[in-house]
Amino acid sequence: MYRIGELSALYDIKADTLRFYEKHGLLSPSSRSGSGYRLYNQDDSERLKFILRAKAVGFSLNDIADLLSIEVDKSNRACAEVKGLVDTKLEQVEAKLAELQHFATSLKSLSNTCCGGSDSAEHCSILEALESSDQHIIAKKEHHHFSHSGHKD
Amino acid sequence: MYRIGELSALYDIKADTLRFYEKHGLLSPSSRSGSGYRLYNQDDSERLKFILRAKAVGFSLNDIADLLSIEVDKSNRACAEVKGLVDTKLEQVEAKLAELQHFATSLKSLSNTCCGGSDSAEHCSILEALESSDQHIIAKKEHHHFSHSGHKD
DNA sequence: CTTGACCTTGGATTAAACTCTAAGGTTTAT
DNA sequence: ATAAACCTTAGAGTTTAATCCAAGGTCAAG
Ligand SMILES: [Zn+2]
Ligand SMILES: [Zn+2]
Ligand SMILES: [Zn+2]
Ligand SMILES: [Zn+2]
Repeated sequence: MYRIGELSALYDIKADTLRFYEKHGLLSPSSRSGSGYRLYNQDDSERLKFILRAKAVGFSLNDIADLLSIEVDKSNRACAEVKGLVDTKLEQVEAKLAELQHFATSLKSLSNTCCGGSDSAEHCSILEALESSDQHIIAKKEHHHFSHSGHKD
Repeated sequence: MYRIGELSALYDIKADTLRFYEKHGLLSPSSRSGSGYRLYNQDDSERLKFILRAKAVGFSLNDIADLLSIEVDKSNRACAEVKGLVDTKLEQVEAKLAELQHFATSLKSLSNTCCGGSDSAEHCSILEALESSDQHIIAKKEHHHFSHSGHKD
């Protein structure tokens, strides 16, 4: 049995983080001491490990809640569900990756054209590009029309 | 002269966004009507264009405030300042890119090992990897194993 | 018995960039 | 003259993942 300080030290996270995970339904200690202290057992510790590994591959805490709900009822759940979560996350990560790659490309172009000297920025090529939408330097982003069900009357 | 609705329609943003930019010191209308309506002139419109282009290359609104403070006083500022902002942002973008690439790699590995079928997830390789920290599948962030001798960028 | 380390709770704060609401004033067209 | 459309303001809500705080309870050592 671990107290909150012990478990948090074991995984190098803050005790607050464990309380936060508890508040959000990710990990509750299996028992409490007479005076109300949280007591985590080995299973709790394993569950925390699962959470931290899922975080390490890019899942949000909400995703992890979904993953855990499958994990605790594995035999009645399908591989397809698990793989679906992974593939959805992969798509999100790749979309963000594409956006950042576009940023990096534009920023590199901007950086390359500027002398970076201590002379006046009066004719700085970076500022000029931002003023005039130089198509060579600032790639335009595609319009993606995500159908996004946000109806509110 | 544009009223807020006209300018926002022109750039396909919300009127709220223009008020938000004003509150945050990025763009103030050059005048107001007798009844207090915001009136934007051509210079204001150009400034908005600058803001939107800077956003399109990955700058945050705070970065843009810095950029604008240089822009309005170009002749007394140096290229080095501008290039510094771009290079700092590029470093941030590249750091994030590296993290997301790590996520994408791990997620692809996880996805590839799972059958994705409608059979029980009892022995799902994804769940097993998350339970047991399979080093093949979940790359650790602390390890800087970038010996990916992939294609040159 | 007191000190200090540790624990409890709920709530506030952080960062980013909006988005929305409520309650009311203005303009324009019929 | 009235309704629709547009405008004003301050302020709250959204998302993510914590982190910090205050006020107070518990426990081991001296
Ligand atoms: Zn220069
Ligand atoms: Zn320059
Ligand atoms: Zn399977
Ligand atoms: Zn599977």
